[in-house]
Amino acid sequence: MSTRRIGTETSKTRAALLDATERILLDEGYAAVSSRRVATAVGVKPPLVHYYFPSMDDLFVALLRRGAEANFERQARALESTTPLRSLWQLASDRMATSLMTELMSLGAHRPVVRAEIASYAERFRDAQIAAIRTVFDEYGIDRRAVEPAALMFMMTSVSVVLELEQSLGITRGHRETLEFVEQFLQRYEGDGRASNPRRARRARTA
Amino acid sequence: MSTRRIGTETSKTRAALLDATERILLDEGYAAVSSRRVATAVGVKPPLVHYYFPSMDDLFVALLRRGAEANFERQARALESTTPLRSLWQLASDRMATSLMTELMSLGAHRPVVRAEIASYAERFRDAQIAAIRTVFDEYGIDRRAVEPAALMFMMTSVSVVLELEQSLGITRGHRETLEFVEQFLQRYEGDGRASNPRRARRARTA
DNA sequence: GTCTATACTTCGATAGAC
DNA sequence: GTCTATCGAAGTATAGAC
Repeated sequence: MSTRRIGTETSKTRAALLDATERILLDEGYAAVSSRRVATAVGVKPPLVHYYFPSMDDLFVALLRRGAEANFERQARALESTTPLRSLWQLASDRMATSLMTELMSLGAHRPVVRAEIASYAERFRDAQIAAIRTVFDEYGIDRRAVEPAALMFMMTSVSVVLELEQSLGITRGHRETLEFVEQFLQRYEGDGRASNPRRARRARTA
Repeated sequence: MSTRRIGTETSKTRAALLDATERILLDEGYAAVSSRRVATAVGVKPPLVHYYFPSMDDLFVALLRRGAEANFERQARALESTTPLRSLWQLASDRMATSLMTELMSLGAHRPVVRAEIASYAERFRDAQIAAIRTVFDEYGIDRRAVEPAALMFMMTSVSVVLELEQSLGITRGHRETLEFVEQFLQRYEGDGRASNPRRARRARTA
């Protein structure tokens, strides 16, 4: 065991290191993230990275926590909107967030520490989603025997994520038809997304 | 430019190198695939890897081609079965194939040569799927205005892939409900998968 | 046609000075 | 809070021997 010191969580350098890590992760993938690479991007010496993040796992976990915190806020706002299904769909269609999550998942597949962290956040996210959508189902009069709220949420986010992922790789076959189908579904329950949603607005008024 | 020689495609060593690459890719991720690592696994010296595959890109592309060839066969058989939707669902639910594809996609996200190869194969796969499923739609009497064959295929494979990916990470929320929904759908059109499918069997007889 | 020796670069991590 | 110095291991790739 060692008695090495660790930098404070409020350090500006620490935040810059996390920013740089995120950028490299997005631009070149997790394999390109190294203490040397991150240090150079920020303009500090490599050992300083290990001062704030003793191991590379610590660096990735810290990045994941910061991102999850921010995303949790965004999702909460989306779920409160008058068109929650559409808002969630748009949220899941965010290219940058999806890429980042994909990279972290690839990384987590072979780093137990990162994997545990991802799993924990993913479950927490989905719980919030499902709870909110359960209410929406009642408002929209969707029959749960036809499709469970949890199933709808899972399928919507899966489809959205894969659309983004494939598009970033230059794969587009079937995308147009899928987008049309989803749009048809969203329109049926929440209108075109420009005007406020009558179903939910109504409930909001009476609530 | 160099005049370096390249090993033959029929070499046994070459095949062993590809096998080792695949195993490392699955076990430890693309970042763990290095010429040294692959060479050690096969019991040869690192530079031999570069004799067969001048660059690491060449190694990955060769692996992708070999796998795609094998998978194309599997898909063709699945599409010919009496329960094509169920067969495709099972094919897309193959854990190992999904993991391998996921790793190669992560890799391709930052390696243009690999990305181009993946995109080309993905489009080819999906074209075959869509063409086959178009016929199935007519047989099953599914209204194309409700959902396009291409959209159904895309959503089915997306959901299946994400289910596998998440499960491998230890995320399970919403999986049960989603599986139930899909099973309900498959059962509606193709029965329980044990008996032969009456709809398709009928057509096969009259065709 | 097959493999080895070797050059050069970059990696994660630590001890300890400033 | 930051940096110098440094270790041992691992990375890609080339030239050339067998």
